[in-house]
Amino acid sequence: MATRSRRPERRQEPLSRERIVEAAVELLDTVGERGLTFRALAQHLSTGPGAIYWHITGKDELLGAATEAVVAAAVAVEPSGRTADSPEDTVRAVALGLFDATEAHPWLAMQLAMQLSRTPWATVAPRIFESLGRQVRAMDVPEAHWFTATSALMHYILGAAGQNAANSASAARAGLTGGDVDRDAFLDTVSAAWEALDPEEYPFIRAVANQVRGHDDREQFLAGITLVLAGITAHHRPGH
Amino acid sequence: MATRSRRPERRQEPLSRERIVEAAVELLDTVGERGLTFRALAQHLSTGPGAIYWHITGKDELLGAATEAVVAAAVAVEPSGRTADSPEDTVRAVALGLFDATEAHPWLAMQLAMQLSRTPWATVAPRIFESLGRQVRAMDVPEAHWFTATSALMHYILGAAGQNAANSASAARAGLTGGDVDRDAFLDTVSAAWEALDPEEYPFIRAVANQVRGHDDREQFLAGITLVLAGITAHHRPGH
DNA sequence: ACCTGAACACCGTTCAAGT
DNA sequence: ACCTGAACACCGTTCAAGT
Repeated sequence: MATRSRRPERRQEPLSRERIVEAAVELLDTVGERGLTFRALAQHLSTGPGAIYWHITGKDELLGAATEAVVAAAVAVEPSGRTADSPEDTVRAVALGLFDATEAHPWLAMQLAMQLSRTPWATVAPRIFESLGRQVRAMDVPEAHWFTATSALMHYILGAAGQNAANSASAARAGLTGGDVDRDAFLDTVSAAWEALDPEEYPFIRAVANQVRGHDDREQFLAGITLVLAGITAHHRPGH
Repeated sequence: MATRSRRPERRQEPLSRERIVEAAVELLDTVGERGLTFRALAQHLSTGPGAIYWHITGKDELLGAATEAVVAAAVAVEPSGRTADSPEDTVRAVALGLFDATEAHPWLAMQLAMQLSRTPWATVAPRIFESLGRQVRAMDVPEAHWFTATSALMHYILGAAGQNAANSASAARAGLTGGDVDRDAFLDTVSAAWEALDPEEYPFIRAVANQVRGHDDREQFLAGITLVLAGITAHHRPGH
């Protein structure tokens, strides 16, 4: 007799939206987007698939709630209390929070793209935008540039986070568990793939292929943030 | 007797990968990702669902090929011949090509995120990276900064394009057909939604909400590109 | 070599029926 | 009020059979 569920667990406190979302995040992290089904989720919660619909309207809301939960946790680096750090450093902290979240939850980036196209700016985008915008305001940026500067930061972060999630997912699929050695091996693979591209068609990529090997993702990401911050600062110097 | 298909069309030249991908893009554009099914695609091509599998291994490859086709067309602004324009202007052209592509194909941004996480850097990312990298090289950037600068540009573009695709999709779903008047109406909706946010929790967003109304998406996008380009330039001045 | 279409193993979602 | 689980209308994919 095979065990039916690897999660017997005592009884079960009554189902709740919170518990369902929590279980959904867990499933997304462990078995991926394709593994998150209402049947699997129900089994995980020791209930039937129909029960979930009492608390959640459908799969769209479920994915949205999972995304929001993870983003909210990632962005909560600024506890609305003491703001001893410089705005630039706080931007870096928020950015890194999201970056690391996409590494821990490789499904996040795609869900962000998907989420944004469902309910516009619904709940997750304003969170990020507000958090970054406060720091922009705290810098020397004139009000007319607030929107552009904050948008640029957010777009860079979302793009980079998406890219990182992609890489993490690829590495995970290649069976690399995430240790530094494995990560290096993965980057070697990428670098080798780049060097294998047609030199006629991709001369630039081949020229920088060796720069990929051994570089640190987070460091690279922060270098980009610094670059965008430099652009924000440079933009309203005398002459602009 | 109802007509069975709204696409009788003479006979049909024999099926081909190219024709299938073309039809897939058409379906994605008209009925969205959820509307692209093998059965619908087969009907569109006056054949059976099984026939498609002779030319394409499965849905993943189908979506990947559709994405690549659209990206390749969008990035092909630099005909490898005369390069009279400045590198900065070429960056703007490539960036705008992708931006407009996400407007014409709202499913593109999500597919980009998805695609990148399947086969790493497979076919679409190198195309974009190469195209931008050539321009970075043509600017005054020292070789050590090529990778960072090109990455920053690409990440900003992907993030902004994703955001734009999201907005386009939302506007389309709201029944706005894309004319300027409708677009303005949509932005009014966004602006109003922002102003309705809790002022305690979102003070910054409320402060910039009025800046959204009447702003031009493409102009805003290009302002971000200019900002990133300024960051790239500023970054290797004396003192850095 | 290329196409057909029934069949299989799933999905998300609904809903009468239970407690 | 909350949960159950069978049932419905789909999917992607396979594969024997055709041409």
